[in-house]
Amino acid sequence: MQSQKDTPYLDLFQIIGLKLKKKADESIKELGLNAQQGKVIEYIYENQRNQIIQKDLADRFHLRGASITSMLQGLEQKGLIERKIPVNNERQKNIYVLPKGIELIEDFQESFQKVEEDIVQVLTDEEKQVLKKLLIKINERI
Amino acid sequence: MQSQKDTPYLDLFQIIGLKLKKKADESIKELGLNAQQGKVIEYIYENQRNQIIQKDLADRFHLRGASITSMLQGLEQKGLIERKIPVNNERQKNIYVLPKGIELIEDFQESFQKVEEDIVQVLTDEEKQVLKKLLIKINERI
DNA sequence: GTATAACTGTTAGATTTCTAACTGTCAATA
DNA sequence: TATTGACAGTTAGAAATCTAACAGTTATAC
Repeated sequence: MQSQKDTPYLDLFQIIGLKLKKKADESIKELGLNAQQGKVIEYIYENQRNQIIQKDLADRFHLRGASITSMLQGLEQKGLIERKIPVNNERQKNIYVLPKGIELIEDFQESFQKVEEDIVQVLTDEEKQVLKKLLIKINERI
Repeated sequence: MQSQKDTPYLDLFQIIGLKLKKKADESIKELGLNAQQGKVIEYIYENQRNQIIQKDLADRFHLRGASITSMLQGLEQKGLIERKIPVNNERQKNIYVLPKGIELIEDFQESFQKVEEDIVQVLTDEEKQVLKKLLIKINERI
C-alpha cells in the first residue's frame, strides 16, 4: 500500500465523499430521487426569490450546464419544479419549486440531517469546530 | 441558504470530493485515463503479489462488482493489465499490471502528489496532523 | 448601427456507474 | 454424496454525468 499512503488526504476525501454520497442516496431513495436532486431542490427553494438561473446551479454544484439541463428536465417532468423564461432576458430560465416539490423538502432535510450526524457523532465539540474550519479553508483554496 | 447551512459537513465533503475528483482527472487526462483508473492500477501494482481478485478492488474502491468488471475490461483492452484464473479457484481472477501499465505509474503518482499538495498547502504542519486524524476517525465510523 | 463576441441553454453521443438477473464454481450440510 | 446455498464474475439495460457542437439572445466594439 505504499503509493496509497503517499496521498492520504486525496484518498481519504475521495473515499469519505463516496461513502457519504451512497448514504445520502440511500436515505432519500424512497422519495424517488437521489441526494443530488434533493440538494438541488433544496437550493432552488431557498434561493428562488433571487431569480436564480440554471447557470447558478451549475456553479453551486460543480456540474456542467448540460447536466443541469438534463436533471431539471427530469424534475420538471415529475412535476417538482418549473422553469420560466424571464421577460428581461430570453436566454435564461428562472427556476421555481412547485407545491409537489415543496412537500418533499422537509423529508430531505430530515434525511440529510441524519447523515450529517453520522459524520460528526464520533467527534467532540472542539474537534467539530476544528474540522469545519479546516474544511472551509481547503474548500476556499482548491 | 438556510438548509445548506444545516448540513455543512455533508456539503463540504461532497464539494471538496467533487473538486478533487475533477482536479485529479484533469491531471492525468493526458495519459488517456481518469483518476479512478489510475488509482486502481496503482493499487493492483502494489498488491499483485497477494493474489488480489476483482472483489478486493470492489471493496477498496467502494464500487460494485459490475463496475469493476467493466473498468478492468477496458484496462485489459488497452493492454495495461491482465487477468488470470488461478488454478485453485476457477471463480476468481487474479489481476496483474502489464509493462505498459507499469510505465504509467510514476506519472500517476507525480500527478496525484501535486493534487495532494494543493489540498494541504494552506495548512500548517499541526493542522495537517489534526486533519488526518479526524478524517481517519470519520472514515472508520461511516 | 452593424458585426462580432460572450452568454445561456440544448442536443447528441460517449463514459462511468448502478441494479437485477444470470452462469459457473466452490463450500456446507443433511 | 447430493443438494443447497454462498461466492465471483458477467451481461443487459438504466441513470447521471461529461464533451463538443449548436441555436438563439444579449452585450461590446468599431
